[in-house]
Amino acid sequence: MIKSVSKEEAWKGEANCRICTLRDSVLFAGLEEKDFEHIHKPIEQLPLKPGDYLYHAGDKADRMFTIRSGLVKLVQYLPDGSQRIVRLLRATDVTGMEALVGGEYQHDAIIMQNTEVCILPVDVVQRLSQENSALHQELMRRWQQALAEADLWITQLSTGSAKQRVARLLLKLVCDDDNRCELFNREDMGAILGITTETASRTVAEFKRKGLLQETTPNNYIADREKLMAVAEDL
Amino acid sequence: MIKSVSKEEAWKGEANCRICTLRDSVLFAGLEEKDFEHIHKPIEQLPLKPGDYLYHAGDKADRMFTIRSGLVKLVQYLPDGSQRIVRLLRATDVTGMEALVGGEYQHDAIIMQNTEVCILPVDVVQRLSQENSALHQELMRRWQQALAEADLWITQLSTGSAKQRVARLLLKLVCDDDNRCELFNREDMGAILGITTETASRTVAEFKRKGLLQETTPNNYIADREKLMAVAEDL
DNA sequence: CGCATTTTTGATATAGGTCAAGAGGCGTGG
DNA sequence: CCACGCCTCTTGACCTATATCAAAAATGCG
Repeated sequence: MIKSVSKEEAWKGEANCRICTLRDSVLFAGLEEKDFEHIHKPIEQLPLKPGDYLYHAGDKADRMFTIRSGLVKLVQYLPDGSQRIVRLLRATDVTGMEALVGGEYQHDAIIMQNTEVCILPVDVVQRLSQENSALHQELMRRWQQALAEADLWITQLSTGSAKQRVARLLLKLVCDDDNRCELFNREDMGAILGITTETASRTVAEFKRKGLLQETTPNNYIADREKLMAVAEDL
Repeated sequence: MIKSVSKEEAWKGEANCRICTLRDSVLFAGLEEKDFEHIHKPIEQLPLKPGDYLYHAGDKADRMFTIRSGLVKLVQYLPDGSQRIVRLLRATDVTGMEALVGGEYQHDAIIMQNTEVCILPVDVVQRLSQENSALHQELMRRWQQALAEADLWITQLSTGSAKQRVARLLLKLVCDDDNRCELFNREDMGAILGITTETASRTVAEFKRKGLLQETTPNNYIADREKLMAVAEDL
């Protein structure tokens, strides 16, 4: 099994949170100058590539992570070995909050696209959250958000026909404002939607034929949002 | 549409948290004597019956609830009007934590069996959680727990064949330690598992025929845990 | 260029959706 | 207390969507 990030590997860079380019949207957005004095250990920054593990299910949870860029999947496994992706993480998302309540990571966190993360030692976050109520509030907000995400995952991506699910996935998670989508591989699509790889493939192919998706370069599409919405709700 | 609990209706009783019978397992477990001075408003207690709404999706979230006894479902709706149950709440569970981050309730919370709740004004909880770090910690723990629940809902109850799902539902949510189960109605089973009422009915009937379930009184069963586990994992 | 992996496509089987009708409970009102 | 109507549950018949198994095509990599 591929190992997850070790302390040593992690030491690729030392971030300066004060001048973080994501400062406004990041967990630490609400910190004030005095708070930074409490960050004794430097915050580590780390680049990862597809297939890398950010952490493994069952590992002792002692670090939290902010995704600076890229795409990460949270995966859980069934007794029969099949997998289900239960959440996706992108820029500014925080993961590993299990660490705050002590215990173990609940998922395998696996990199899907080149990704950069900041590593937040849990004791630092814990300490800061007691002293800075804006951070405290922000943590709650993130928790609530993760929960809302999970609920959406159930109602949107685990309910209805394969066509509906694929359409909803495209609308919700994949396509940018210009309707350009870079699709992930069919196996992951299946694991997100609870359908087989083949069905995922067939459905995308059908969408292509019917003009809901127009392939530009391999695996890059332009979506017809209108039509997708029709499929997502209707038949 | 049935209205949710109003302030007036709520005034059925005034709880004394100090001597609460659930004291050890409840959100306020970690409170100390001095903390109670901050609970100026009395905590209201309220009995509810099947079909009542605890709150509606979209309502301004300003109260949290502790379930003292009974069973409550959290429901979300799809554009086509079909519903999906995304969580179940039982004794000692807390719901309505959306209130802590301001905003609206995310679900309809509907009573399934006779239920008693305590109503916690959010400002009280907020205030206390700033001053008592045990409560603060407990809130985090509950949030994490809700999230873990949601993930399980996806992997266990929204993945695999109808038989598998029903078996997992019985094992996970319904049957007590003595293998006695009181099943909820077929429509709710369907809404939990993402299958139709008919399929739920057929599957339960099949389990009865094959001896995985033995009906004692109407809708009360004794389960064969071994066999159910076999079905849950295997075919 | 050739091997490995992923995607696509095809043929087939089947689980589960859909529609419809009958059966059992339960409360209400005569 | 019985009868009627209203639910929910059950069962049946049918049909479609999707899983499954298998093989070919495409893609990427060393």
